[in-house]
Amino acid sequence: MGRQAVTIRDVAREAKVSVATVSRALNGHSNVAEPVRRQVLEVARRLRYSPHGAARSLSSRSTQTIGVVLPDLHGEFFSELIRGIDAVARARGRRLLLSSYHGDPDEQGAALRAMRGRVDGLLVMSPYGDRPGFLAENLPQLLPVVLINTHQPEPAWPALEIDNHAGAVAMVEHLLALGHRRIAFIGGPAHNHDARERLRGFRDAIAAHPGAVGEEYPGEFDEASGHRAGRAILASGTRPDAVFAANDMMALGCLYAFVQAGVRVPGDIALAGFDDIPLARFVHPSLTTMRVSIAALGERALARLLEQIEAGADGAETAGAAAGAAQVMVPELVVRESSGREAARAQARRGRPGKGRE
Amino acid sequence: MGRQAVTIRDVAREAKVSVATVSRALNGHSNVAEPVRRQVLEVARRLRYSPHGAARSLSSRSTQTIGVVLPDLHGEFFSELIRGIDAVARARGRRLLLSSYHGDPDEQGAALRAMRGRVDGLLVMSPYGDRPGFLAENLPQLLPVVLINTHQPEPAWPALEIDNHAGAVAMVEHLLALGHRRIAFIGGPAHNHDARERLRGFRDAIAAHPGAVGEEYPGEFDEASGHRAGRAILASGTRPDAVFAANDMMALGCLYAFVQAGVRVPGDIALAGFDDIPLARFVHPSLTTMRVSIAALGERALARLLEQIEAGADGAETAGAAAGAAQVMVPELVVRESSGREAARAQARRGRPGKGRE
DNA sequence: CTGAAAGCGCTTACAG
DNA sequence: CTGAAAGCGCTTACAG
Repeated sequence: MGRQAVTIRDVAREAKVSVATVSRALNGHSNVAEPVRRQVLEVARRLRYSPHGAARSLSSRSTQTIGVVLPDLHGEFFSELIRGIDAVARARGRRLLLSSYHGDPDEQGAALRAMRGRVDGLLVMSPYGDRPGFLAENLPQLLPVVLINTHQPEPAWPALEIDNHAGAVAMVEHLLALGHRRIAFIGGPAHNHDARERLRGFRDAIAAHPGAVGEEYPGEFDEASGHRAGRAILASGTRPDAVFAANDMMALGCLYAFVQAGVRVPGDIALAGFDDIPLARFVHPSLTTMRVSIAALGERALARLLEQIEAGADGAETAGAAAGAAQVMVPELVVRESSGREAARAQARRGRPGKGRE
Repeated sequence: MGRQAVTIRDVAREAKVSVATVSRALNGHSNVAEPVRRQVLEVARRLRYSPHGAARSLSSRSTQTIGVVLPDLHGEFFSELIRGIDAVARARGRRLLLSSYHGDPDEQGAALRAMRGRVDGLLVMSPYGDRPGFLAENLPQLLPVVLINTHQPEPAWPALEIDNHAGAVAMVEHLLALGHRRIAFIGGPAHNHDARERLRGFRDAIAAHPGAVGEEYPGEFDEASGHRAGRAILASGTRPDAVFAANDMMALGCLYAFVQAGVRVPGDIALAGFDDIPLARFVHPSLTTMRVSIAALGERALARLLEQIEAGADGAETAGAAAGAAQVMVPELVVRESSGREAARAQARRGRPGKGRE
């Protein structure tokens, strides 16, 4: 005692039955006599026995664990995504094995390969979906996979993603409807798929409206780059009517720059973001943005993965069959003060947007 | 092929060596002839072989995985904590097996027991440390453990925690130094250890200063309860000079209530929070608060756990020995606008607080 | 340097 | 309903 962990053999010896019977009793199989079952459970409790996870996984070929491989584990987006995944995992009695790789493709490859024999399925978000062969080479064979916000040139795995293009178009149309004509866009990282799609939506929407004028400023999805962009916008010769930042963090950084310069939002210049992070409604003025339910994205991704896992042991085959086009989630316009007070009121009166959490 | 995963036997057969040699080659043991090693690696690569995690763990008695059991996985606090843990885990080549239990003690017990045979050590945060026997009964025996922000009546495991009491005292003293006399405190959940310690600090600091007057309002650590408390404070007969919310989220909710009521901060009433969440510096006015480096807490907790793990296989013994008093991390006062503009300037001029990220 | 064999702690047909 | 035995896929003394 004290040195060696208690195993199923200890329980069997103490309960005077075979390990097979202990296993069956503990796993709730029906073919165990009731008094025997009780005896086993009682001994297991008394010895504080817990089954050895690796041993159980190895022999049962099931881990009750879901692998989650993400670019990062912290920050608003991943936190919400994990919340959604966690909610479903808990409800379905699954554990979560998380890995992050911080932008290193090799590390992501290693993380994916390390999942073999540890999980029953994989939720993966990768910016490298575009690289030929990357996913095929790094995703464990035979393991059900659902991709999240990961662009696949040719869909080979089931996937869920946010329709960033549609969201950006909706925001530009909102700004135009408020009478703003010259609109500055603060973009995200060039290699980021969300950022690219939002940029594409911005350009398409501007191009579709004669009279609309677009300008673009670079950004990195963080406050600091939003702040820099805000200063650059103020320093530019002609001040735009509105600024559309590709995410809320940059919009906040930009707002901060405007506040520092004494420029009033939305009086002097309108402002909008993307994501609807919790802070968006707390800043002053509150921020007009596109609401993306990240948690719902996580929930649906795991739900879909569990369908595959439960559909049968024929992992890859099922996955291949279920692939097809990515399932798309469309963001919702949330009108608040920053895009133009009067118009916001007018829209609110008509009872349209922003009826959610406001 | 296609149906069966490739195992070490497939690699051995293909490379014309024994499985033992494959294992040694793949694990970088030195006792493998160079040409043989190359051949094995080449075959493994070609077959896209990855070792089976459970099998490897079972036979090597090591998982390279750290179990993390937290009340919740999302939200600012846990997100930051996980960030710190993740940073160290990545640097040291460890994976993270996460479990949340959302306030259900039975579920936490189950999560803890399920870790056996899946992890090499455990990072645990639990509000049930006070219940007699809870930790002793639920923590897997023989597994190194470090507790985070978990109160133990009699220290039995190594632990790290935030010194919330000292933080609250420091904040009250700051408010008093600014000339505020009547101070309202918005508390957190009654069963929450952090909340209780902050409340205790508030009371002690008020009691230590003749002339200071304290009032208390209930809260739940979320924006909504801060908002309610803010309204209750305005509705009360005598308006306090300052409000000290036990966390930033409530401070923001309170601020929102004040803004709605046309009450100016800090002109009409000063406001302070606790935690220094990222938004704290973006709201208007920016929020005076206590900075708690949650990420550092996570980093240090895992670093300490790894020390134990690497110290030897004698898990519980080492753990017991290393226990002693909890290692304490003291929050830092960050003075911004909300606690009183003039005073903040004055302090800034003296070059004291808030020199961090500002 | 290499291989045959035992063993990690379970689960699960297979007999009875 | 129960047990003896094989097997899950690895690692690691033990011999040589």
